[in-house]
Amino acid sequence: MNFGGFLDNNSGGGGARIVADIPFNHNSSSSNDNKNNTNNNMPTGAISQPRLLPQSLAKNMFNSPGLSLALQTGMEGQNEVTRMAENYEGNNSVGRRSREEEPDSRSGSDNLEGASGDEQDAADKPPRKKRYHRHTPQQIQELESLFKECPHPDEKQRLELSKRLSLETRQVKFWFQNRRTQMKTQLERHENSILRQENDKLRAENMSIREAMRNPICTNCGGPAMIGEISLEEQHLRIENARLKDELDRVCALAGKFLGRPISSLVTSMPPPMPNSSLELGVGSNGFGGMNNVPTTLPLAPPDFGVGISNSLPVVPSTRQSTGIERSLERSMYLELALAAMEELVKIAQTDEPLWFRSIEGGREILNHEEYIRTFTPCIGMRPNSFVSEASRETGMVIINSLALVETLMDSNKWAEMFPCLIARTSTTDVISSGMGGTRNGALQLMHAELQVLSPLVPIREVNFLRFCKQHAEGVWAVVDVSIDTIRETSGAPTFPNCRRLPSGCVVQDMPNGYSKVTWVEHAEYEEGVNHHLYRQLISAGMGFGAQRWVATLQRQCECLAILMSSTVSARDHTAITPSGRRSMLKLAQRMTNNFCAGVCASTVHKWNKLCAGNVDEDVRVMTRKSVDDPGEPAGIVLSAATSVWLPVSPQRLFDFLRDERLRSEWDILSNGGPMQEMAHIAKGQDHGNCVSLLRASAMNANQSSMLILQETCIDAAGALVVYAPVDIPAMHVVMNGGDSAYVALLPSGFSIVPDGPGSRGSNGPSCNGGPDQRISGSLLTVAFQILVNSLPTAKLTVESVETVNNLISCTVQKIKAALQCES
DNA sequence: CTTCTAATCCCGA
DNA sequence: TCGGGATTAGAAG
Repeated sequence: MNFGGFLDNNSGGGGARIVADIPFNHNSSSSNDNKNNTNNNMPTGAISQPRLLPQSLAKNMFNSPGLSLALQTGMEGQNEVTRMAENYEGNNSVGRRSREEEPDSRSGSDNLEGASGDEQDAADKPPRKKRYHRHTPQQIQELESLFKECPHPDEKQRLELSKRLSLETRQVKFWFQNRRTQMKTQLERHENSILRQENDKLRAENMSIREAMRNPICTNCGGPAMIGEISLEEQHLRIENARLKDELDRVCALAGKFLGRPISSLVTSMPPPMPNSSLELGVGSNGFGGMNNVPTTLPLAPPDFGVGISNSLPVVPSTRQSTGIERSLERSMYLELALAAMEELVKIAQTDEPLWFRSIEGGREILNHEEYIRTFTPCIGMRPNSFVSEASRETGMVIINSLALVETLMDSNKWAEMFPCLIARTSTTDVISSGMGGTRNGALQLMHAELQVLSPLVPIREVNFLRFCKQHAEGVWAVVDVSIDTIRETSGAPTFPNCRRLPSGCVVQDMPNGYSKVTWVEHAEYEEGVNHHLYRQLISAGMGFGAQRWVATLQRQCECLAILMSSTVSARDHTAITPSGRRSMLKLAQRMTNNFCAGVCASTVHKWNKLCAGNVDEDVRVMTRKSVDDPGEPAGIVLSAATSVWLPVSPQRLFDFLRDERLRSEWDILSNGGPMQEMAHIAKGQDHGNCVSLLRASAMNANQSSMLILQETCIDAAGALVVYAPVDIPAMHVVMNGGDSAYVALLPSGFSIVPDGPGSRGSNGPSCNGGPDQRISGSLLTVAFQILVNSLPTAKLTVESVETVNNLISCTVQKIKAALQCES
């Protein structure tokens, strides 16, 4: 045999293979063909037993021009060699000669002869390493032109082209294949360079910002006049920096993917945000001068930055990388949304005319929607068609400092504790940023909440929102909420929210006397149809979920905290309960009230089953649940019944009536027909109505021991609450001595009262109560009972017990109406 | 040295 | 079986 396979260790695949390397024979094909010696282009005479040669020897052999000449085969060979001659012009004379000879010396026999001759020459000819060749410029031109029109030619086109160019179809195919991959790598490289540029730009920007952050410190020692501005400026820089860091990380991840190696982002090596003590501590107490000129141009990220990148990518659905990118993309979207929402909140909280105007009655403020739409770009998209808007604003002095309020708002547990009647349930689902420099400034988190109006006629509002906290100046903070249902589809749950919160929240400013001025804005869009018509006016006026209610609750709760903090026990509080006993009782009352709210609004804290029994009034909602393993309430089947009615009585009068222990017998069956007695009283506010008390019902007869009732009452501008529960006497003793209240089992019942003006319903006419406040002449009263119907959790609910509770509730309502002489 | 390119190997649809 | 990604090694810069 005149040529042979050799061990080719360079080929991929690990093990040595036998490869017949046939110089200049581009018909030569896969090693398989050669191995099998079935190559049709081989002159049959040339085939003999393959033998293995040492690679070096084989190379020498094949590198000899003689060999290549000799092996030139096939009809395409002619053109090939011509091209080769062109390409290699100027090479060593030997090579040239051989090529020049080729065109004329080709035939089967020539090859055969040449081959043998070459083998002989191999030893003495200088090595030539031309195994590969290039296509001629003409060929490439033709290929390119077809590629331009059609980078993916079908078999027919390739065949046609191969004939025209005297190339093998296989070569054409390879060419196109390679061309396509080449295009792809070029594209990637191009994108890579763009990303690199972007990266550099961000890096430079970051550097300059860090520089800018450092400088104010030096200039600060100079003049205190600029303090407000500097502080504000610094906040912006910090936020901007957070944004830059996020984007840089993202770009690094992308760039790293294309370069095939991780790129360390400059930011990762950056020291944590410096406390910048000289700046912060050097600020005087009256530092909120900058408040009036809060720039309306908060630094927002270029809106199309992230999107632009993701669109230009050839979409690599790789797993880990892309989720990382998605996550950081998501985070920067959140940040952008938060910043936009913050800007809107601050503006909407501080602008009066023409954004807000007073209602004709002179009371609450009404948002001017035309002006609103003109002023703000909708940051969570347009309002769904079926939704209506609700906007309210309220300002009030609250006995709390800004830091404490911010801390309360940013901690979901404290938040829920502060607004127990408003928040059925809440949790922080994700903390995107916990704040900068050890403060809540810049903190950004995802939250979930169920908001409630205490009535079975108003469904809970479930909202997912971003909460973003920002310090605007010394002693001036703002916390903004904004719904994220529009940009977050990750949850996968196809629950369409019945409510979305537009930028809402509060701006709080410390006052010198320990109070702070809180401006609250609540702005939401919701499906009006889900609310009972009885409540629609109230809710659309912002008295349901609106700012008035938040501020009123905040004021009342903070007042309560202030009273409990102060060591002086109220003079009114003559009952001698130890401080720890007071704490325990208040804690128990708190739990009672929370449970009451959960029962009224069917919050998901408990798993309530709605009941549609036959003999239940239309507007009475009855639910049951099983109570097991909760030491805080009796085990068994708990039945909850609730209804709401409108009464032509002011909330104050209704409240005073319901909380008066001496008038208890007029509506409460627990009173056994007689007055109750107040055994203990813990004041929770200036208003005597805000308190926790312990009542004793008179015994029905001598054999029966008297019953104790724990009661919590509260009232503020937005409504009132009377919640009570019968409690075990020995257990109550433990609590009053400071014992753990967690094991006191109770099931709360009670009333929620909200003001509702006469304008909301014509037929009921004017109030029968000529109170001083003409505007509020009616009330919406919610009555709710939770009753243990069977102490066996496995027991079935009987129709009787449902009817009993239904009767109880309607009787109570009737008695109250009768007592207040407003029978309708 | 790096980049380009024809070709090969190998894998997955 | 085919297309395409990874790889290879000679050619070219």
